[in-house]
Amino acid sequence: MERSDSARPTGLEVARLAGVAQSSVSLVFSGKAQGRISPALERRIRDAATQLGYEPIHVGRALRSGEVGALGLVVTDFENAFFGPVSRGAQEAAAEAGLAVVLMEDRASDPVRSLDRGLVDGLLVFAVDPPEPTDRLAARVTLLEVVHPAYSGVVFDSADGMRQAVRHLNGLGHGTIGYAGVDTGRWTFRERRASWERAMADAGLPVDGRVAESAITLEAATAAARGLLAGASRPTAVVCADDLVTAGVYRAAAELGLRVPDDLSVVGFGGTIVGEVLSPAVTTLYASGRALGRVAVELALGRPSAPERRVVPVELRPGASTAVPGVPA
Amino acid sequence: MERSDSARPTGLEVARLAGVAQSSVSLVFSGKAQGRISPALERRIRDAATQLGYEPIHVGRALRSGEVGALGLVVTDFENAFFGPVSRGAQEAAAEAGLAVVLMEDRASDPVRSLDRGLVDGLLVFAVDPPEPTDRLAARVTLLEVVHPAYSGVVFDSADGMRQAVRHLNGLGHGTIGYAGVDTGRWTFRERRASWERAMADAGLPVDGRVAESAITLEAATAAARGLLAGASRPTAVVCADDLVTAGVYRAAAELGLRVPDDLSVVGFGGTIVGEVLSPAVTTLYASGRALGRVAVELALGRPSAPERRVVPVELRPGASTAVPGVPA
DNA sequence: CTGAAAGCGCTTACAG
DNA sequence: CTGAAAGCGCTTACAG
Repeated sequence: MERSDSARPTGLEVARLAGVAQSSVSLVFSGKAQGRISPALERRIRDAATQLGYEPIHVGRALRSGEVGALGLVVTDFENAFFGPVSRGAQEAAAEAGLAVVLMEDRASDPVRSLDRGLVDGLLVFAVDPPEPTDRLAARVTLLEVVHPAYSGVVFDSADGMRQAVRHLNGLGHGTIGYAGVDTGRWTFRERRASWERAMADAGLPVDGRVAESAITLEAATAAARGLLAGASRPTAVVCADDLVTAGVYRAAAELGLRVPDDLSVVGFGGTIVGEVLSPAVTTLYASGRALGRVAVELALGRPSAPERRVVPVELRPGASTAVPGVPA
Repeated sequence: MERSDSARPTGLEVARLAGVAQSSVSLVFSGKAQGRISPALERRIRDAATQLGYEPIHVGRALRSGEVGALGLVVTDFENAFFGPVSRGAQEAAAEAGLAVVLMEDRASDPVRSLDRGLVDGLLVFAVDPPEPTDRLAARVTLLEVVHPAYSGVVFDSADGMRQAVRHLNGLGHGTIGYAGVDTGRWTFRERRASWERAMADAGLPVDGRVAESAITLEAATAAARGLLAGASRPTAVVCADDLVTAGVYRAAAELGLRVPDDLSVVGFGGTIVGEVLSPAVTTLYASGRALGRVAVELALGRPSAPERRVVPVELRPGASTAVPGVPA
């Protein structure tokens, strides 16, 4: 991978061709020519650059400025469907500020080391346990769907979302509402479960252990949902913490001969393509990953002196997976 | 985003603390100390570095070496489920070589410009039309699921995949087999369609316009599949070019009251989570995005003098979506 | 308005 | 086995 392509011209070569100083070339290309380089000279410089195919390389600037112009987005798992929208939102917002986003898988890379090596200027940490805080890190790490007192961060309003879900189901007449969640121990899913429990309590509904939690794979979610739905005292409705979990609930219901929504109402949480392809269309707490990613970048760019918190709202989108509970068999 | 953290020590500071030359520090950290720095000195240098929390920053090296140690993975759309596995495969292989992978969305960035600016050392172009070839680009661009004579690249063996699909369906007794594809005009999907047509011809089966193509969204795929399945001469089996398209076929079938596989057999292509959550489990031509990403990185690192081609096999994985055709109503 | 010079933090011949 | 020096391609005071 040698860069020694004879094809790559430097600012000095452009300067020579244009008959000016190298610094004048730099001024033009860093957008600081205004009032410092005459229009005629700028023209000449740009023409020379075009002729040579010059493009200032980034590392020269980076070394001088101490910034590489990139943020690292740390995720647990590239294959999680939620990562697509989050990544897109982050990239959009970063691109507007002239920054790139580098994706890092938590287990495969050492994000803090990447930061220390100056591979990125900051870290966006999505649903991953944050690193031990230091002053340096506190100014450079932004959390998504995690809360830690030392860091800025953005989270979904899952408390409000779960209230909407429980109110919706309760309004339809459901009294026994179960919960299908994720047991990885990460903040996101602890928060969603706690929010559901509070929403149930606020509605005066019993929880009674109607909770299934599992790893975040289709197989595990299906197995857990089977347990939740197989018992005699099965819930008539289930709130799910994630689209993949919803898929597991659908699958377990189908295996058990339960029809959605006739025999079982289901409310999802997420809004990724995984949830969208389910049939019947799932009534879901839509959480915009794109918004989450965008807000995180805004926080990272803002660099407040004290940690700052943002909340992205969650919205109940009616589908065909919830209905008035059927008469028990 | 000033890097002027007083916290970030330089190699010179480490050298001073250890009482050696800065170049000795460099030698130790670039792994070239062997036979050049005595073990005792190396110890002293490493101790000093640990004490200061020194980590060589990357841009210094990058400027000197002309390489940034990163490959850009260019995709059409971050939200395509296929991108997860491809990205993971690429990152794994790149990490083994000490390289990072930067993700770029084709429409949002200008990948060639990123290459020219030295933001990345090479481009992995996934299912996106390749840039106009130049000598410089030919050595630095690797194509995934696209073929162009000027570039190295890796593709799925869709010809073999489609043969397997048609043989499987024909073996079950299906004579009228339709095709649900994607009409974006990109190489990937032109190739899959052509492969299906050849496989049909080889099996002596008529095509007769039983083809539906659409944009790669659930809505569009559903609408196109509706057209394919609504007619009187509807196929008894459909081969799909993508998991999202398969989801559309399932949805259209459900709308039309066709049961899978009793009334309609379906073979998918892909193997992403989007396909996995469908019910019944889809018989699919499994194509490993992870392998595709990995092979692409290997090609990129190999830097052959002439463009090199690789093929990743596709494998028919039986599910519950294909069966002997039912008696026509 | 323009140019010569120093320096960002590394690596790499080169001299001892 | 170790160190002093040059240089990668930029940016930024500084002097004219």
